[in-house]
Amino acid sequence: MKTLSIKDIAVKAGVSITTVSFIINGKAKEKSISEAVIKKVEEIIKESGYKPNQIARSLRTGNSNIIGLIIEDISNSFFSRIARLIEDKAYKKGYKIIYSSTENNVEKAKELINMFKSRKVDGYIISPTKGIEDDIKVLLADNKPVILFDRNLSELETHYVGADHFKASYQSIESFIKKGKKKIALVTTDIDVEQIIERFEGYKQALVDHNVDFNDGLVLKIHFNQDESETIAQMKSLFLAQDIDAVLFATNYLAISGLKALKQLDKQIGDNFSVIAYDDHEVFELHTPSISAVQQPLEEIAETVIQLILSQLSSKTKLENQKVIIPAKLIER
Amino acid sequence: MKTLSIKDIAVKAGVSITTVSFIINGKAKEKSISEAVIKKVEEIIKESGYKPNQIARSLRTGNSNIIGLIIEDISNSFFSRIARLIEDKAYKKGYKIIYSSTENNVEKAKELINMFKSRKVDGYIISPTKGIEDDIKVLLADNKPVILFDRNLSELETHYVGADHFKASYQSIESFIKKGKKKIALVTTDIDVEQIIERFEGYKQALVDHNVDFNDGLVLKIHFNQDESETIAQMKSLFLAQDIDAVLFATNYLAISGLKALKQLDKQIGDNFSVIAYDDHEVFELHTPSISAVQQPLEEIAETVIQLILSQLSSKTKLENQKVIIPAKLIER
DNA sequence: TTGAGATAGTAAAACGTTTTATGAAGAAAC
DNA sequence: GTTTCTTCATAAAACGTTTTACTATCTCAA
Repeated sequence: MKTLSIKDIAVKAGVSITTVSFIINGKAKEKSISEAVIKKVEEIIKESGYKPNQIARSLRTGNSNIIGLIIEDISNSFFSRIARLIEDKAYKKGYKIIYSSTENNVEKAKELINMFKSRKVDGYIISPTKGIEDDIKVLLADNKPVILFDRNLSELETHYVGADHFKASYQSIESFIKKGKKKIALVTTDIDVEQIIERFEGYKQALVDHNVDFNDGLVLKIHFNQDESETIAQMKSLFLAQDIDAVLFATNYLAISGLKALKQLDKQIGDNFSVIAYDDHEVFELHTPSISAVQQPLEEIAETVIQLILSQLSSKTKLENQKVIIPAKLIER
Repeated sequence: MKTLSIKDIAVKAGVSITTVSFIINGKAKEKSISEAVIKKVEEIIKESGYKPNQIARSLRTGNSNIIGLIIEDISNSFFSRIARLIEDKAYKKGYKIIYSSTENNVEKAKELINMFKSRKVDGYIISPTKGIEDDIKVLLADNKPVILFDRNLSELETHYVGADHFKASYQSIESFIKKGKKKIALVTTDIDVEQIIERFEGYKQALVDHNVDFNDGLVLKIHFNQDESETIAQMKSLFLAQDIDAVLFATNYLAISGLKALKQLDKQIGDNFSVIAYDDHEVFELHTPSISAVQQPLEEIAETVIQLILSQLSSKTKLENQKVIIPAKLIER
């Protein structure tokens, strides 16, 4: 069963390919095609079930109605939820999303950008890894819209949307201090991206501002791609070695590993030991006791990202760069 | 900065476009291009950073090296984990994945298939919704590989990979009965797809085989797209009205809502009240007490799916349909 | 009666590849 | 010295669209 082409429609309708094309693209009026012809062609299209070949269309027009979404890991619930929201909203505007995970690996990220580029996506939404700056600059030089989210790369002149990581982290620590906590640990990762650094800075600043000494020994940096069992072991020794009374986990998966570690140690979370997780997760609400968490405004992030990329796509000129920082919310449980 | 085309390379190398194309596609030997020319062209390609335009390539060859993955909801951890695994494995074989969520909505699923079709994806991996049969038949008639997973549509003559839902459900109920449970509830959804039905059948059959009366009042069917608050309310009234001593949740998100309901009721999970969730989730391991769950073999499902689709893609003839049923594992916690 | 707009439509180029068919030059065979 | 292979390479068609530039006919005013 050969698939239909615009030519088949033209022949069937007894008009030229051009005419059919105008009608398909809603330019019939503008190009003064008669009502009668429009009606006839539309009918034939409908009953034959003809769908334009998007590949050919992309080749000719140079755009694809596809937005590339590059994230760290689709199986992380933060990203999968954002992806779902973005997909939804884009879909309503006639754009499709194609997404892929970088696993925080620069090489893979570069390959993905190349793949998207050679597939002529119209725009890019990226939660970038370090080291990808030059590749993104090439995209920008090529006049492609790029929206960064979750983590900024400040050297790049483009749009960014993310939560106020510094402040959320600051407030978390402040809430510990107000509860009288003195030895507050931070468990974070060793990946060198802006949002992680900001969470760290927020932690430090809050301590300084409240006259609590910053102690390097209370900060545990977990290696990004390591086995969970090793992560748990490292956390256990942190929790055992120091008489910590509070801990902030800088990502949700670290918090989950942390809860496992605490469970293994039989260490109770409660008045003597407080925990806050960065990025909320269903686990935290259901956990006994429930766990406080920094809830990122997923809906607003997704909405802003989409709105920025769509307006950039529909504008002929480069819009002024927006850096949108959205407050995150500390959910105390 | 104009992007390079094969023509630019040809000009720069002083050879024809054809020659460059042969070299790019590894047909240089076969077409007897001299070593000298090959070397020269390859060098120019490398230093200029030329990448073939995949759109043009797809238009000409009719395939895209893209596999379309259609799932119910990317923000559901079962699907996002499968997606990640599939993406990974496909990537290694030179295929890209583009995925989209149906939200279990037939209309959206149809649109997605159309979109993928007009983008000429090479093959389809689908966790189907009911009502999509005819659209899939069209794909099959068009000789496109289609692999169904998670839920089968038995009327379709194509490959399927999924867990043994009937047996897993049966064993779950059996384990309840062995513990002496008498009033065993099932909380499931009202969507009419095979894997949900099988879980229900497994539940019924296990009861019958062990001489426990099947009682319709112990089965709660939750409407698919309803608000969680309503779901929780319905569960609460089930748990209150009947002196249930065990419950099997047919999906992980239902189990999570169920745990919330139990928490609100202050009902303890333990010797007097057992719970099993279908589809494991981090929540269940961490929960106090931890929750038993049916763990689907994600890795094997992904591996089998990819292996089937790749062999179908590389085979000229239609391979015999495979229906691969992989055992699921009951993790007792 | 002319000519200036409208009106209704089309032919053909272009997008960047792959692939088929063809050919030129030299070597080998007769 | 013609024929026949090899070897090395290319021209041009094709994929299915969009878009530019063009033509032909009609209408209406002067």
